[in-house]
Amino acid sequence: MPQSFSKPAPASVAIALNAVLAAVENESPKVLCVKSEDGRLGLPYGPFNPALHRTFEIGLRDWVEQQAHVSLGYIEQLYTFGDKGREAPAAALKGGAADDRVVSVGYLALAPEAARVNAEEAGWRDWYEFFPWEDWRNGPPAILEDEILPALGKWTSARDESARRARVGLAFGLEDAGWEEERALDRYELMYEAGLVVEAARDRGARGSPLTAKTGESMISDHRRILATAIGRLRGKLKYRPIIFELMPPLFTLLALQRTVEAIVGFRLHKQNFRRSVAQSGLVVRTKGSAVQETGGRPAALFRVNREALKDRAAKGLAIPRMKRASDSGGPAAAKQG
Amino acid sequence: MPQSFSKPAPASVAIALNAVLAAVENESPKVLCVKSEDGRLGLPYGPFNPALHRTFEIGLRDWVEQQAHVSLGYIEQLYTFGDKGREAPAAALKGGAADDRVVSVGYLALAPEAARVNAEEAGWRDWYEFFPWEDWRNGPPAILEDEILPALGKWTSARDESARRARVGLAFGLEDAGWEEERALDRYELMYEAGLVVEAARDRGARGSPLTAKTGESMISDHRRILATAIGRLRGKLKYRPIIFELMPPLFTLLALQRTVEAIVGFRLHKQNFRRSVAQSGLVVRTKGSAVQETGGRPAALFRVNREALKDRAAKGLAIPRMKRASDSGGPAAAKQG
DNA sequence: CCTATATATGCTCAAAATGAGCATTAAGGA
DNA sequence: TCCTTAATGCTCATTTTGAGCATATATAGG
Repeated sequence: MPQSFSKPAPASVAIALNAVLAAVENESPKVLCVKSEDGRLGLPYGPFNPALHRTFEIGLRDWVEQQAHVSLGYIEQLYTFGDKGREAPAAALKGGAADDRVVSVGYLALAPEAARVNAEEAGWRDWYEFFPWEDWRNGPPAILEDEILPALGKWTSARDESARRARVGLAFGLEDAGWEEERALDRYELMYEAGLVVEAARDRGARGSPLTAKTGESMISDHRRILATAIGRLRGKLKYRPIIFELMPPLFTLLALQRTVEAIVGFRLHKQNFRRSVAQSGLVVRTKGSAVQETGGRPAALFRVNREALKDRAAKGLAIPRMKRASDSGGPAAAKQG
Repeated sequence: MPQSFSKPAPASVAIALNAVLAAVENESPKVLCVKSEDGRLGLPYGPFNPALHRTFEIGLRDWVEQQAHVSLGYIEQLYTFGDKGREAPAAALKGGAADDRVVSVGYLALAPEAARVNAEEAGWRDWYEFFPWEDWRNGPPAILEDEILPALGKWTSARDESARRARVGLAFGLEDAGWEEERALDRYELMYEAGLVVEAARDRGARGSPLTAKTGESMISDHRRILATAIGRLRGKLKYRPIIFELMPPLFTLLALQRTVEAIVGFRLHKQNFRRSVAQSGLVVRTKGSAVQETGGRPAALFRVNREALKDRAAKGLAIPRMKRASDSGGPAAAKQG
């Protein structure tokens, strides 16, 4: 028989609603951050108050609007985190007893452009500032080889050797599956466990090691974890739902679309094959207009989303034809890199 | 600036942990249900008590163990539901004020076999008893054409014609994308909105219409919604992660594997192509043993999971080569049906 | 106007993955 | 031995990918 809820819980639970609002600007993926009094970064968030809000989504929209004066379009629930000890700094904000728990419900929101915000209270940050190892657009991130993998190697041999080795290999693509971009959360969690990020030290009441200074910017509470969840979810979902268009303006070139996908997934695509798959998908319609490149070159045709196709076809999302070697399809930076 | 949590929330929030424990037996997908005092069905669940449980998962395992004497293996979080008005019957269980909200965190758990349980308190039910329209293994479910689609048609023309038509078409595969098995939740939610399931009437304090009697068994609270979420998630995930093996015993024939997949996705697969994809995936290893069919026929080889591949390759899951027309690959029933 | 440079776009070709279905093999039963 | 029932093996035509060459159309500088 299900236990009833009539016994009042000995300790109370507060629910925090957290938003990862993402947009791509200048070929870089941005996330909206708010600053706390002491200048630390976090996601827009606030408590869920059932008396005020009929649903989580309504509450979330309210908070984001209040804190960043931005109204949300597409949103999707990510995950609910309830483990003890990962919400340390939030504890200070609560009025309740020490054993009160804050449960974080994370949401992903997408916007076609980075809305203007008051820089005092909020700002858009490139999400790779928080996860430098996730950006492979210009080749394997140096910090991986140089710092992270060696540190994880040490952690691996410290205990549970084989189990840890398997986890690291899977998350960081050392096995034959290679780097799987959507495992962003696995990677962050592993680094947290191994004590390679500031939050890990903080939650244990310790100071970060020299390495943690290099492993990206930290966030308050468990917000970086939520951001990692968002990145992984978005990367995975691109492959089977056409949500990339939530990040595009009404008119765009195919290269802009490609750069947006690249910004999200963190690696370069094969240009011609990408266009082929986009064309075949029917998700996009050519318009009469065209756009000229600042750097010269043939003007690109402007496209718009095919709303019909989006609705009708429950379409499959775009193919993500990964680049192997470098070639003309490489990005601007990649080309110069060689 | 993020609003602080220091103001006590005007109304309290309770968190319910709910488990969808699934197993496949006799080629039918089963879910573990518990009976409330009045005999109504529900999922194993209980309140999350932060003082007792460090994580949701620990709490969940405790509840399931207490209520059904089953210990969980593989588990995964599904979704957190917090909307008002969907947890009606649970309100009676709570001791708090009328405006207290119960937030449901749903989990999916998989087991290789349906554990023996005390029939007094719990039991395994075929999940298609709750969702008869989701089982296409023997062709399109009669209830769809006969009852559901006509009723949805009425609902569609009642208001917001075009928007509703689009939603119905998408969810029920009337557009060119066809039936997408993983949209189980969309379908249930649509039926709830249209008042075609008992829960919808119940939450509005009404009696169900004659139709709701035919649209599957109902569950307490929002449990049928959680089950729909689980079905959709599992169906989707099969395609990109090899979790199907969480439902298999240590040794199995390829046909058994196929029948298990079919039980989950709700339609028949092309036998030869299914085996080809399984063989190529390397997820499975042939053993020396073999199993004879009760009905006669060549004995099938017995396989076991290739644990190495599961770990190493972060493998892609199995291909789901859908059957179009009937042929020798059809199921036992399908064959007889013609 | 002509040339070098920078992109956008078209197209080709081979390899791999899919979708269908025929043919053969190995048991049990009449 | 012949028939029925499955398990397995294989073939063939399409599609879908992965790579990369070839053209077309701008801009910038002589």
